[in-house]
Amino acid sequence: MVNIRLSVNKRIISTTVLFWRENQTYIADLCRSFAMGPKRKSEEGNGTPKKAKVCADIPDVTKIDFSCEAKTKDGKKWNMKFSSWNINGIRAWCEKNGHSYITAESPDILCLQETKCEKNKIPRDVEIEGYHRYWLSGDKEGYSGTGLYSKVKPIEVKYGLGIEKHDKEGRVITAEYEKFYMVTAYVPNAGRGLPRLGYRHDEWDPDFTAYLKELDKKKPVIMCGDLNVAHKEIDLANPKSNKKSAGFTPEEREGMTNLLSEGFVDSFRELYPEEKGAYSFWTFMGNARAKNVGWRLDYFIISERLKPNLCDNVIRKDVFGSDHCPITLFMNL
Amino acid sequence: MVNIRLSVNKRIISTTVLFWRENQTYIADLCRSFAMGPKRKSEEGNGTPKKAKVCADIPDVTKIDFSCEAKTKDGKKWNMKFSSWNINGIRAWCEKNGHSYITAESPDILCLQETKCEKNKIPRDVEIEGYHRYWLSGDKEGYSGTGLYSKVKPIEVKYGLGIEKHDKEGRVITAEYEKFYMVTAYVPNAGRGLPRLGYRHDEWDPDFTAYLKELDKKKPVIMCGDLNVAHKEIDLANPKSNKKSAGFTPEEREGMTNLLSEGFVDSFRELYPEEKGAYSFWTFMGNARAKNVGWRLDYFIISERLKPNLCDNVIRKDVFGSDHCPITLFMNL
DNA sequence: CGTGCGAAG
DNA sequence: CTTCACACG
Repeated sequence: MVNIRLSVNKRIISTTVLFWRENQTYIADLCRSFAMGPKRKSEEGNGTPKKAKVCADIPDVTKIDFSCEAKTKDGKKWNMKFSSWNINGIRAWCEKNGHSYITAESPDILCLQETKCEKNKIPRDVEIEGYHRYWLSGDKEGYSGTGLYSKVKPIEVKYGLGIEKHDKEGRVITAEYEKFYMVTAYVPNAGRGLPRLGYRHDEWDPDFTAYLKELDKKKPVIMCGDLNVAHKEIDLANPKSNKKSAGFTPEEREGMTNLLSEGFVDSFRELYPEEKGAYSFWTFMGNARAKNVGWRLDYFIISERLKPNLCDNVIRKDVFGSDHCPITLFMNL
Repeated sequence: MVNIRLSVNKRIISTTVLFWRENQTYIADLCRSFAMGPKRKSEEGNGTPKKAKVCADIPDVTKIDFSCEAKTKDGKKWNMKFSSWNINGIRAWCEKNGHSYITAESPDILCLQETKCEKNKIPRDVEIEGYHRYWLSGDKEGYSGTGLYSKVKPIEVKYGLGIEKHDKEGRVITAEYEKFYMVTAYVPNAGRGLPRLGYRHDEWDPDFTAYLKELDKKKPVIMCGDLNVAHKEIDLANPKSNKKSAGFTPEEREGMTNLLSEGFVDSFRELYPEEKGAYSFWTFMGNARAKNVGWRLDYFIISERLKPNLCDNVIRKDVFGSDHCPITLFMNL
């Protein structure tokens, strides 16, 4: 059995599971439909090379079981679902049908990082019915950028930290709800050769932590996103060889420890303190994802006083479309 | 019937013609072979998305009839075959198996333009047995560049015009043979908004023409390449709307007229003075090639005294792999 | 529309 | 290895 996604001239025309032997006719149809071009007659143009992309072994997101029976420690069932995903370019993600995940998972709030796209260039296909959408991009074209989908309209949405030096890269969106603040962040990567480690450790980390502390004074905080750090050795496949790599330097790990010491909880590690091999990012290089040579860089960080409301935190490692996979938090609020 | 070329992870695994109905089993095999990944076990990595590119409606170059019975005016059969092709990036061209054209056509000399590649980055796959290869690239990475394949080793190969201001972009290769000079050129494009029209008309065109005249004093010249001009209205699909477009300005057309007035012949137009719709370039935009909305930008220009040796000049419009197609000249020499 | 590049991850 | 931007065509 193998999964195939077929797109012609960048338009996905089929996603399906093929069982060999039984499906030769089906495969022929699939190929014919692609070879003849997209359905719209106007686009035909006989004789032109039509380029199709086929991806094999991509699980169909609509067939994944996203149900969850998790409860709080005192037995209350979850009533709010949050998801977070670094999508590595919303335009590429959209072409790969990444947004079909939204309907399949159907979270109350979905946070996206690395949209790499200005608001007015965001493809229309990502407008999913039933969600309000909020987008933030920075000064640099095609770099960074975050987004937030919400079933319920937030009381207020704020962009950035309110600190100029941090707010040029479209990294933080804060949405205020009745009972909590939702914050999504795409934390600055220290970079190859660690050129931005100083900025990250000395400027960003303290200011971002202070920002969350400030919010936490008013309402409990649910913060999520790509924090660009694997906190402990258990959070990446190769801790030994990565002590000087962006995402696992002592400085970055310390920043995360500091954050947690200020009254916040890493919800995944809280629930699964011993779980190994739980990663949310795999480099595209060297087939890392297939070998699960990954990093846990994506988190739901919650205010300590939300611990009694915590039901579950799941890593959706079977969802493709980016070098990160989505993560989902279940809460009773 | 449809032509399919299938490559997995950038490695072409199959090029074939599919006849619907008869070939369902074959298609199934094709898909299985791709879905299971390339043959080499070491590359496998189960569970990873494998990306395949499929191109439909690409004629198989090995099935094209390149034979030619043409003779000179006084009835002598051709004994030398020359081809020229602007390949729009030798690396992309190679991935598309563009070089299979060389074996299929088997010209004595093949000239390439727009290789867009430094000598040491040229893929090994283009090393075709039986040919000497000569490469020229300019200062700017991934820009311009020319190449020459020759079955017979030339007496001498020279690069550029010997004029510094013209020789930084890898545009001209001259190969001296016993009976003639072979010159291939990628003439500077005037550019969108015609920023380089002045350079092209006032500097390049006169110097290049003078260069050819100089060679012509010693031996007859066969010059070919992308001259980046459609000479007359008959040489492009939309002359009316392109009078101010690069490639059809009065200045560029005049440059070509000047060249021909200095004792050179446009071999194609010499043979087919009335033939319309004979183009060698089609923009990728708007399905231009399928509609034959093209330009004749590629030429074999020969010394007037070679006219008695001219057998034929054919435009290989069924050969894909670039936004230009190859052209082939048959001579009795 | 498609090439190659370079920055970034 | 993949994204996007940009230059160039």
